[in-house]
Amino acid sequence: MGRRQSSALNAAGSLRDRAYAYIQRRIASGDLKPETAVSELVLAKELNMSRTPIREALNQLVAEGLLEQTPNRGTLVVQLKRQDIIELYELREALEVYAARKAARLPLRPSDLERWQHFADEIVQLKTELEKSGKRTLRSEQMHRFATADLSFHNMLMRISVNARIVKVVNDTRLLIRIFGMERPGYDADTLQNIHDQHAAIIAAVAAHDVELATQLITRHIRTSLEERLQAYDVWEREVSLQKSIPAIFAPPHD
Amino acid sequence: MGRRQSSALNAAGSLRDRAYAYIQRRIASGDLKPETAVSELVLAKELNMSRTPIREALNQLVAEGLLEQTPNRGTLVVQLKRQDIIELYELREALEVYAARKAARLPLRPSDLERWQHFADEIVQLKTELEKSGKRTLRSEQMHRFATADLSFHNMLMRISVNARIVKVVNDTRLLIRIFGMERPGYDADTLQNIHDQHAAIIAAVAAHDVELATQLITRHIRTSLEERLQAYDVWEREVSLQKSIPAIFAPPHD
DNA sequence: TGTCAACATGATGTATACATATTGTCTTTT
DNA sequence: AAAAGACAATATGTATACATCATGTTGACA
Repeated sequence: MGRRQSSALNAAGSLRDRAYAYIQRRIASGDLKPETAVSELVLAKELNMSRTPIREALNQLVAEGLLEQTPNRGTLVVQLKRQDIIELYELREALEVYAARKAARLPLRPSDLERWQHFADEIVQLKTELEKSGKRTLRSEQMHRFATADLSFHNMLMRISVNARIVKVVNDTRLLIRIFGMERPGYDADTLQNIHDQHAAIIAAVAAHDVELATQLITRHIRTSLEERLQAYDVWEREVSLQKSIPAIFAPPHD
Repeated sequence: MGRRQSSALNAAGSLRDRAYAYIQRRIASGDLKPETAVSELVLAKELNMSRTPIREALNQLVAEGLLEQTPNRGTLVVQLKRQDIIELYELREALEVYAARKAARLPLRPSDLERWQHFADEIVQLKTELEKSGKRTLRSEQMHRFATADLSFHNMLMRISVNARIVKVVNDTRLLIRIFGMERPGYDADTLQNIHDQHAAIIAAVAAHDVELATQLITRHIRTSLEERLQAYDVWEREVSLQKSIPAIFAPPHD
C-alpha cells in the first residue's frame, strides 16, 4: 500500500484530475460547506493518493474562485456574500448582453436556431410534466434538469457569438453561482412558463436581427434572475442569523 | 548547496511567487518567445530551487493563459493568433462598455473625477515632451509611460463602477494583450492628441451622465485600439513569413 | 488564580526520489 | 540506403521526507 495502485480502472486520466473532480463534487453537493477548512492531508487519505495531486487540484480551485487560501494557514471553501452575487450577475450581464448584440448582427444558421429553440422548449416540457404530476412545484431532480436546459440555452447564445474566451468566463461565473447560490425552491408552472417566454422572446429578437430588443430582453432576463437569487439569499441569511441567536439564548452557559 | 539558502534577502515571500514573477518577466521581456518550450528542471536550476515551486508557478501561468500545456509532453509559451487578439478585445469591449454605462448612471465623486482627469492629462504631457524633444515618435521608455497612463485611465473607469470581478477579468485580458501584442511603433504627437481627446470625451460623457454617448465613445475607442493592434499584427506576420522563406532559398541545402 | 512560556499538533512550503511516457537517435536488419 | 526497433535522454506525474510556521494546550510560577 502507498505505491500507485498499478493501473486498474482509472476513470479520469491523472490523479490530479480525479482529485479536482472529487473536491468540486464535494463542494457542489453541499457536503463541504462554505467556511469549511479543507486539508490536503485529509483529502489525500480519502482518495488514497499523495498530497501532490491534491495540492494542484486545490490550486486550480483557488484560481477558479471556489476556494480561498491564506498563506501558511489553511484553505477554506468560499462563502459568497450578497455583494459577490451581485458582482457575478453583473459580469454575466455584461458578457451576455454583448453576445446577444453580436449574435443579432450575425447571420443565424438554421440548424443553430433549431437547436436553440429546442433548449427553450425543454422548459415547456418540464411544465407539462409538472402539471400532469399534480404537484405544485418541481422536485429536486427536475430542478436539476431545468438548470441543465437553462444552461444549454445560455451556452447556445454564447456559442453563436463565437468567442471562446467569453464563453469560458461566463461558464466559470455560472459555476460559482450554481455551486454557492442558496438552494432555490422548486419552480411552479407559472415561473416555468415565464422563463420559457423570456427565452423564446430572446430567440425571436436575435433571429429578427433586432439588436435593441434583444439587448433589452436579455438584460431584463438576467436581472430578474438576480433578483430571485438575492431573495433566496436574504431568506437564507435570515434563517442563519436565527439559528445563531436561538441556541445562544436557550443553550446552557457552557458544557 | 541544494538546501534552502537559509533566509537571505528574499525579496518576495514564497519561492513560488518568486518563480512566478521571474517567469512572467522573462515572457514579458520577450526573452522567452512564443512557441518556446519551458522546462521545469531548467528553470529550477536557474532559480536554484526545486521543481515544486516552479511547477506551481507554471500551473498558475497556464490558468492565466500565458502558457499552454500538453499532458505528458511539455509547456509552451502561447502564441496569440489573429483571432485571439480579436477575442480579447471583444471581451474588453463587453466589460468596459458595461462599466462605462454603469459609471454614467452613478453619482461621480469629485475626487475620483479629478484623478481620472489627471490620468488623461498625463498623455498630453507626453505629447508636450515629445514636441519639445524635436523627435517625431515616442521612445520605448516613453511608450512604457504611455501604457501605464492608459492602463490607469481604464482602471479608473473600472474602479468607479465598483465590481472587483470585472476589474480582474479586464486586467488579465490586458496583461495578455500587453505581453503578446506585437511591438507597436512609437506613437507620434497626433496619435497622442487623438487618444487624449478620446479619453477626455469619455470622461465628459460619464460625468454628464450621458449613457448612450459614453457607450458610443468607449466602443469606438476600443475598436480603434483593436484595429491598430491588428495592423501591427499583420505587419509582423508578413515579416515572419518573409524571414521563413528567404533563408530557405538562399541557404545552403544542408550543413 | 491568572499569566506566560514551552511544547505538541497539524497545517502548508519545499526538496527530492521514483515512475512513466514521449521523442529523437543510433544501430541493426533487410 | 531505407525502414524498423532498441535505447538514451528528458519530460511530466506522483510519492514522500523534511522544514517552517501558526495555534491551542499544558503546566510551572508569580
